[in-house]
Amino acid sequence: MTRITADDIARMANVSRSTISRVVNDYPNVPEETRRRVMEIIQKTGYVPHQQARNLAGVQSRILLLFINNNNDYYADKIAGSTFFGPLTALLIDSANRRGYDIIVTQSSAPHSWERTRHLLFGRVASGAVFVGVANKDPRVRPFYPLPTVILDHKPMKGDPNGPVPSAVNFDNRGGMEWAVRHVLEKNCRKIAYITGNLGIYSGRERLTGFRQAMKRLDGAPLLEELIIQGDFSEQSGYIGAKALMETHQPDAVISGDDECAIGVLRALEELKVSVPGEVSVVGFDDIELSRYVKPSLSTISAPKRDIADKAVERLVDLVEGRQVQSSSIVIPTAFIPRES
Amino acid sequence: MTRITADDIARMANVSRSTISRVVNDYPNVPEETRRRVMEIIQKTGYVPHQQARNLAGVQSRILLLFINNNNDYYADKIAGSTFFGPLTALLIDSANRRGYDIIVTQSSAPHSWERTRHLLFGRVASGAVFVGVANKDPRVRPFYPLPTVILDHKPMKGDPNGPVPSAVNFDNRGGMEWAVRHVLEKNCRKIAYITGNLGIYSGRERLTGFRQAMKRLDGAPLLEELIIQGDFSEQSGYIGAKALMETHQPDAVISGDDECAIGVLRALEELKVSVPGEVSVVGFDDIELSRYVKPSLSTISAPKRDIADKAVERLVDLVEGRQVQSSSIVIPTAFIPRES
DNA sequence: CTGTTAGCGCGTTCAT
DNA sequence: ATGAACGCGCTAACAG
Repeated sequence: MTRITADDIARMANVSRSTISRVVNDYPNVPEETRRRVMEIIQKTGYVPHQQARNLAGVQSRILLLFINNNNDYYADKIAGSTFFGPLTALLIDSANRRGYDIIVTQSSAPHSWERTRHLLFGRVASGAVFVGVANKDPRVRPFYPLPTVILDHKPMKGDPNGPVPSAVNFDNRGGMEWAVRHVLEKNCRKIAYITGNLGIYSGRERLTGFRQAMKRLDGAPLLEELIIQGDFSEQSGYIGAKALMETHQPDAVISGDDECAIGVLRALEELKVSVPGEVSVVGFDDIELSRYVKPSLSTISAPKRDIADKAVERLVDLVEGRQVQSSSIVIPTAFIPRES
Repeated sequence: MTRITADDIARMANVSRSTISRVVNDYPNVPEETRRRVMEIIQKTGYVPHQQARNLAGVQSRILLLFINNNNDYYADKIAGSTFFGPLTALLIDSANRRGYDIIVTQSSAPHSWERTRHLLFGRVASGAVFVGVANKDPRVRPFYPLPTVILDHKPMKGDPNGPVPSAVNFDNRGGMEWAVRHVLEKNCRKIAYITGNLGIYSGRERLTGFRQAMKRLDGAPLLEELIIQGDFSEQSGYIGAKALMETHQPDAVISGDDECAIGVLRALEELKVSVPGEVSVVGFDDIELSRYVKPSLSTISAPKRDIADKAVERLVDLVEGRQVQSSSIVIPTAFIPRES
């Protein structure tokens, strides 16, 4: 099955290949009659221009790369199965598609993933990339900064975003935490505990910082460092953390680094027959699907995945298409979602 | 930033561009000394061959397409957020990566998704595709059959798999259902109910057929059509179905089209204070993560996603690389996973 | 309005 | 062993 090319179409339509190109690319200067005739032949033959060839000839590839840095202790299915990364991936793809771009997805757990990324990016198959879960100073990403690059969930870098500085897209983690603290204060909680997320991750650190700052700024209850327990965003860490907290300090509020953790907290409290929100208020972060269905339903901070995905892709496309952008940092607002807990 | 090309490297190394090509593609007839010198320059300059150009010159693209047909009533984040499709997607990507292929992911909910697919496939950016959630006689897929094509979860088509017939990869749904029926029979259940999955989907139909066949073949209890209720794979449908069943026929076993549905069944039974497995045995299908954690934990049929993903990609790669394959149908074994329910 | 021509960057004979 | 030259399929600048 030898491919049918623009030359074939040209021959069939008794015009030159240039005219075919003009029709295909919607050039104005081609008579209606000719255009119609050519289009008809294209339809009938099912001709599709060879993308690689047009790319070579200067057309942008309209392919983006999504690189997900899953730590090696994650199985591949955990990542898209994750209540957060899975939907996020889908939304990024969706946003890109809506803009006429396609997305190649790669995970760092795959063999040679970084080398493959080099080939994809420098080899011009993808014209830009969004990285999630990587540190912006990671020496493996830095080489890509001259290309259109967006980093999700990492500290913004100073510098001209139109130059070799990646754009950072983040939730307003600190602002979100302030909502959480404000909420438990309004419920008259005084012994407010915090179970952190993974502090190796930017949002994990930011949320902790946000918690501390809010406690100080709102000044409605003492900030007790012994009530801050380290977790890792997992349900398990929430469960364990809550058990430990209840045994030692009996807080009247537990704020968690994310919803999964908070759900672990709820499970622990249920086992301990501690009433929520009667004796202890619980607040999560992310507003994952499940948080609506647990009992009691989880009060949380919304981290709208669709927004972050859309902004990330929008920025990347701006960069790819050479539009000037203002700042290297994009912040997605968060909001408090009051529920039973 | 004008790209550095093979010509540049050639100039720097004082050889011709052909030699660069030979080095890059590991040709034997290049003196060690020259090879070393060239490699060094390549390293130093960070030169990466232009993929599009090499593709044009005849090299395969090593890019595959994953097309997910989510019905339009699904939101994009539901799909990857789905307990089944999300992980499946990740595993497909992973399998492809391990074989040195990259994957472009698209969803039918995106605008122009089918047209884009045409451009990707016929435009030679991807050299093969796996479709999930599409009917094999769908007129929109059929044009792609001459290309390397794999369909997940749909009835195999007759014909030469090396020709214009897609390869179908499926779980052994009927066999799995036989395990389920055997299990409840061994528990001496006599009034066995079945809540179907979405019958618009192949596996939904197959599992129902498997249930009926197993009931007849094992012949341990009557096959009561009134105990077969239509569901749609959702937790909701299991919940509603179970409530209805308990009100009317009080079965002593409920087998579901999938785990989510079964989890809905568990929720209904808990509300009705019906003991599981004391009064009613419950069996799911898929062995999703959650089934291990619900109370009581869910007995189910494993549908190993990693296996199906791996086989699908393996077959697709075989097709892309022109290897002869035997059958157009690949069946992934299932197994019974006994748990509390 | 339309055809001719020159690349795009690389793989691959074919000579040398 | 190595360079020159052609072609992959298409876009775009240039001439008519």
